[in-house]
Amino acid sequence: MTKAEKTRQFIIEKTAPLFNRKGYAGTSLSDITEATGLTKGSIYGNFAGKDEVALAAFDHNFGLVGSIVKKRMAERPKAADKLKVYLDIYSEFMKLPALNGGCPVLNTSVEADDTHDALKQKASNAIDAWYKAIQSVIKEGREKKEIRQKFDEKEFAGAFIALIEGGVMLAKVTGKTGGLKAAMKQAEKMIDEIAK
Amino acid sequence: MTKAEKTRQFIIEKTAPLFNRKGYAGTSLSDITEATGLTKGSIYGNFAGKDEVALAAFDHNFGLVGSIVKKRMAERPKAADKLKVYLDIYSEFMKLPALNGGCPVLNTSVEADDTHDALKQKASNAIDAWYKAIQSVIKEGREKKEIRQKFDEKEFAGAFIALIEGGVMLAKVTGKTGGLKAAMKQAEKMIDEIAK
DNA sequence: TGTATAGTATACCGATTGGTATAATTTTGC
DNA sequence: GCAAAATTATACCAATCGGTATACTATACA
Repeated sequence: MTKAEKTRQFIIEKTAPLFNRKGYAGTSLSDITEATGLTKGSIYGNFAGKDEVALAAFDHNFGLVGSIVKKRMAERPKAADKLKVYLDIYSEFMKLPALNGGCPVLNTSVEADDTHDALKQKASNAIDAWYKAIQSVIKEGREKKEIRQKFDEKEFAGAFIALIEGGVMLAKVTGKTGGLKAAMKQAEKMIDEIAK
Repeated sequence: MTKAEKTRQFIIEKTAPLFNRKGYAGTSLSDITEATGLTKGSIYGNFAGKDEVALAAFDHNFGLVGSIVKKRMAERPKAADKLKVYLDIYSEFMKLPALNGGCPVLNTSVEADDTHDALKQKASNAIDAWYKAIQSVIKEGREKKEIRQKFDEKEFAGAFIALIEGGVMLAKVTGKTGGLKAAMKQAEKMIDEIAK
């Protein structure tokens, strides 16, 4: 790992929470230099511009959540319990550093959908990956006869993700956990319904 | 209605879609002058600053959606059908001018929660109002014996709103309606479950 | 209709925006 | 330990940011 690669990683790690909290338009280059302690020259020596930093920061944020999910899923053998990992994580998302400014998928989607194609694409891909992760758990669960055969798994994933992201939004903006908990409870009900 | 009041209204109407699409940080004063055809002097003669325009724009956007909901609800006598008004509207939210850039509640919540207290408060209040509107329909439905007694109406509202907003986010960022439809179907199921 | 006032436009302000050219400094391979 | 290359800092750029002072113009009321 060369020096520049380390610096690049350092910049990403320091700015990722920033982008997640303040958004792409709300994060300035001086925010970036301030957070890293580096100068513009150094930033631009490692990235083509603000865009590239933001894109890398999103990947970092999404990757963090993904690795936590993966790790916790591995600890649970049953498909239904694997799906409930999402509920455990997002029920207390404020406690997770990676989700401090809210869910990066939600934040990026909402900001970028009408303003920033590259970021929008990243967010869209992230959702695709999320869909696939859920469907994969369902498929495995079906093979083990833990999950019912007779329901549309794509439909399940869509409503499931919507509940989680909607719940996160409610918690962040109201400052209360009522809405999030209600959404999580509903999502849990959905899981219990597809589990035999 | 004085001239200035007309101009003020004109500015709000022209910039409200802008703020909903590009967000607070993403909308500049030149965006505002461009959209209205007016000059900065005129904007600042009617508003104290960008903040005040944004706040008024949010009220306008939220009010538009609210009035559509109210109108359509009035056409339906049954409580369950009143609740389904939200599903009808958000299922095809792209067709509604007021929801062109997505749901203003969602957009504003996600952007402002960590960056703009006044806007955050407005979004939070909007959600409060939404909660109350749902609870009011439920209460009325219960009095008419159309809605079951034995469930937590706040919990219902929280999950219901989360589903809708999550679904809108999915539709906007993926460009496909699958996720939104799945969320709406789940929300409809929720309504059917509380209706006798 | 004249005049006070309300409303709008012009021209400017300092600060900050994202970005770059170049100089100074580290790393790196030999 | 030295030279070449890679990396970081400095100093600057034009453009734009939100905002203001002031001059002009339209409106409203006597």
